[in-house]
Amino acid sequence: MNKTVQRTVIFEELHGVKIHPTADEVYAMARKRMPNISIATVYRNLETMATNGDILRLDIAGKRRRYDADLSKHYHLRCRSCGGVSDISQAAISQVTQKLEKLKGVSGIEGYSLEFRGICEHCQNGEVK
Amino acid sequence: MNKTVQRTVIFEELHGVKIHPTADEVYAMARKRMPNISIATVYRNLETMATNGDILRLDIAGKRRRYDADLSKHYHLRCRSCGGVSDISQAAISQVTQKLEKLKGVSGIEGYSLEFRGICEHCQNGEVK
DNA sequence: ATTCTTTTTGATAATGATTACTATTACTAG
DNA sequence: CTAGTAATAGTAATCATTATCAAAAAGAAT
Repeated sequence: MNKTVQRTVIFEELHGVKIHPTADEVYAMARKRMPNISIATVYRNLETMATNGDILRLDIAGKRRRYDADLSKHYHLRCRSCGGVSDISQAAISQVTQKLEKLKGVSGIEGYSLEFRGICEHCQNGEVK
Repeated sequence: MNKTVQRTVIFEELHGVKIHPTADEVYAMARKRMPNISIATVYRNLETMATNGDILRLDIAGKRRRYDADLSKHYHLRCRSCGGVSDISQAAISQVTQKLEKLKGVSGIEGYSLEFRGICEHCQNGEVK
């Protein structure tokens, strides 16, 4: 993994924002400092960094993949209006998860999705789908 | 909303499975009964049915959209191996959400994502992104 | 049932996001 | 400095989904 100007720019730009940008948004930010960086370079490096554990690839609903420079465990709020993703504090989440039923009453919160990842019985038994 | 053979087939096939298929998978199932149904018809009808509230459009991580004929409130497990999505009972979820920290110990569960939807402060203040 | 109007279909083109490819350029050992 | 490897820009290809549109099917009215 060589050090290149492009990689540094991408990494720094991702660290510079509190939102969780898509590759496209990182591309737009990087372009300001490096006008002819390629969109392919941005996609490629975000994926590599995520695989190396240097940044987080947010596996979240929506058709555009998002990345996060904050590696600590935290949760997200997706805005119905702008489509952006922002953080929810761990403290807030704890309260909320203890009373999921009352969620709808929380200001601004309209819904949530909870998805678990693992191996289903089917696959555990070695059956071919 | 007229009644057509295609619509009936799509609806019935979706009801016939416990998995939560993608449009592609519904297409494959429908084809067995109606060899020259168009993939566009499947996409179109799944979307229409979801909008009408006849089926659920699962807004879930992953690049392929999934649909569910079970309208009751429930949660999902995505399999790392086959990529499929299966159900998790409400009872199980209740226990789990009460002790999220112990999650990793549960057999087969390797991770989860929790996403809230609503309007962020930014948009609530009418700021343009 | 026949005609008229509207909806739906099948086939395919278009789109948007992401990934693959490739010739060229930049790093890094030695 | 030079050979060898890795990374880049530019662009083509792919994948999932959506849009388009002429032809076929449904429903309504006669």
